[in-house]
Amino acid sequence: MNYTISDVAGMFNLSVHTLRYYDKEGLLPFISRDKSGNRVFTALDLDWVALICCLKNTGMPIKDIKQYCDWAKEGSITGEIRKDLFKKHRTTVLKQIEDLKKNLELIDMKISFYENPENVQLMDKLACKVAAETMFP
Amino acid sequence: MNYTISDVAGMFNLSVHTLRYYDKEGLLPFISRDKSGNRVFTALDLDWVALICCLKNTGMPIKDIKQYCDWAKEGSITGEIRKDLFKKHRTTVLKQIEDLKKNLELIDMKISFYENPENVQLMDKLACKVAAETMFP
DNA sequence: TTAGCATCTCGAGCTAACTCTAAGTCAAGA
DNA sequence: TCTTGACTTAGAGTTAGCTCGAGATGCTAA
Repeated sequence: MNYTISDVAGMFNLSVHTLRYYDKEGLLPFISRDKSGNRVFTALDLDWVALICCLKNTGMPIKDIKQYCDWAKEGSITGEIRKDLFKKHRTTVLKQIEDLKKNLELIDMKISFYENPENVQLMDKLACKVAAETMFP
Repeated sequence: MNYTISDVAGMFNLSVHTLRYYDKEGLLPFISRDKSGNRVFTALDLDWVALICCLKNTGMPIKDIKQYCDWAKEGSITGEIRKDLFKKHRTTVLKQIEDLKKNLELIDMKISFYENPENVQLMDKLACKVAAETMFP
């Protein structure tokens, strides 16, 4: 079963422009074409696109993803270096999760601040609005 | 105890340029100045900067943070709307964490793929390199 | 066969968030 | 007094990642 560029765009919530941009940047170094030059995506290609989206959505810059693609094209000789890349990237993703969890705590504190009517009362009593804003329990 | 712009930049790992940019964009609507016009940050201001960084680092656009700042300046009348903002933002942060966790699973699968020497062998045997890349256990 | 639609390439344009430069002010130390 | 260094503003420049438009091509249904 094959897919057109707009099928794939729909599946991954990307625009066809974006997919063509990724192709141009070398992130899809394998997509074949039909006889009229249109891109043809196979089921296997979808897994690749999923991986590219994974890397992009975890904050890897396009040029680093491109580097990975270039390594992938070279075959097993770059196996170790690619493993290292994923391991390093793994720690950055863990860090992102930790950072988000810390930020979530602050957001939760703000919500509980606003949920206490006394705090909201206090807001206008203080000369500096920001004082009320930053006075956490 | 007061702080200069470069003290604060150091504390939050921002550049002084960025802090001035945030000020210009209305994200620091309260910072006072000394008699020669230099910004003076109080301990309370640091809490505000921390909140701005929290919102920025959880993906809130500058213009939305600006909106929040404008509401904060208006006092208790915008209390409810700000609570809603934090509640909505909370769910987007939870979503981000979930998405990162899903992506982490894929990254872990890639690492275990590379850790199996048979898979790495397989890479060069397949005509299409990407096939080896996307064949997960 | 003709209309309509999806695809293509190439290249320009756009937005967000900085990032930097130039030219100037000010206060403290040698 | 002079120099050094941190601060100021206004505004231009940069980067990443799209996003769009023009003009061409090719299949498909009426």
